[in-house]
Amino acid sequence: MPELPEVEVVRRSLKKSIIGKKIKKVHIFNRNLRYKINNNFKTILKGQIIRTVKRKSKYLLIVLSNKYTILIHLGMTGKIFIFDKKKIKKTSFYYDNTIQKKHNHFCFEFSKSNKLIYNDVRKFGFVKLVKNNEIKTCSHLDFLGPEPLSKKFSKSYLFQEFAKTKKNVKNFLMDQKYVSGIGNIYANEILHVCSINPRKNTRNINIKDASNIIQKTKIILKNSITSGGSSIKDFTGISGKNGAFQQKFKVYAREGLKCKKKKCHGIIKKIYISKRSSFFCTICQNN
DNA sequence: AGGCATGTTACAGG
DNA sequence: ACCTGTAACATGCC
Repeated sequence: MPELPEVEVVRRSLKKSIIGKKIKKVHIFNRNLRYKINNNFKTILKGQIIRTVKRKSKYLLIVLSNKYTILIHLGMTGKIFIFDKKKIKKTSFYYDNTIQKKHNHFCFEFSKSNKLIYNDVRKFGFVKLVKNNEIKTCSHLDFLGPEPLSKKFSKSYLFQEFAKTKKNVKNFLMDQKYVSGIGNIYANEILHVCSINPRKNTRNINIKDASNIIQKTKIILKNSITSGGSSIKDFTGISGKNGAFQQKFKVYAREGLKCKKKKCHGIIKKIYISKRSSFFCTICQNN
């Protein structure tokens, strides 16, 4: 899926394009996403105005004027497109039509020439309506750990949590209850920059390395957001345009290639940790 | 053909 | 009871 940076890129574009707009019509082409879209979906949404767009972990929260929030998770291949006839560009999905319409699952119509479209090839994503005052305690959000870009995600917090578990550090970083928003790609990238083996037990990580993980996590996530996120296969922004951060990957999907660290001549190796592909340098991450 | 893919979660096993 | 890792979800690509 889109991990935190990709979802944040979408959030920022949505903030610019849909706030203050009224949902005039709702179209559902396929209710069967990860969770079936409720029957009252259209009724609740019709006529509502978009107040703001928030992000929590990898979830998008579109806050409405009627005390409801639209909770969206993009799963692995979910995308949100904004169709705006006035602003069609060469980069737009509607311009080159490279994305199949058969994976469009629902659509909010602001006007005939301005729509939000949810597209998801694998349908691991979902959309739900949650009352504003129930958002924080809903099953998807209530157990989430601190946002990695917040002050709560600090050296002392991380070191303390490291001591509580026997997890390897890669699974720890991907575990949303310890820190929310990091997925497979960024977990790989963070550990490489920090020269830490992904299989290392968190209890064996010293305070200095914990501190480094904190700093580098924030830097990597921020850089990716600035680059428009990572487009591996599926991620694009709301106009269909790819992100660029994948060009900056140091380890992810670089099996057999040379380590990019200065003075390191290691080769990137691919292993599986809990069924997820994991890339690391056999020399600088050999600890 | 079979394996693999940015995620989450229900479940089995320890 | 807690923690951990695995299988499953649906689809397309190599």
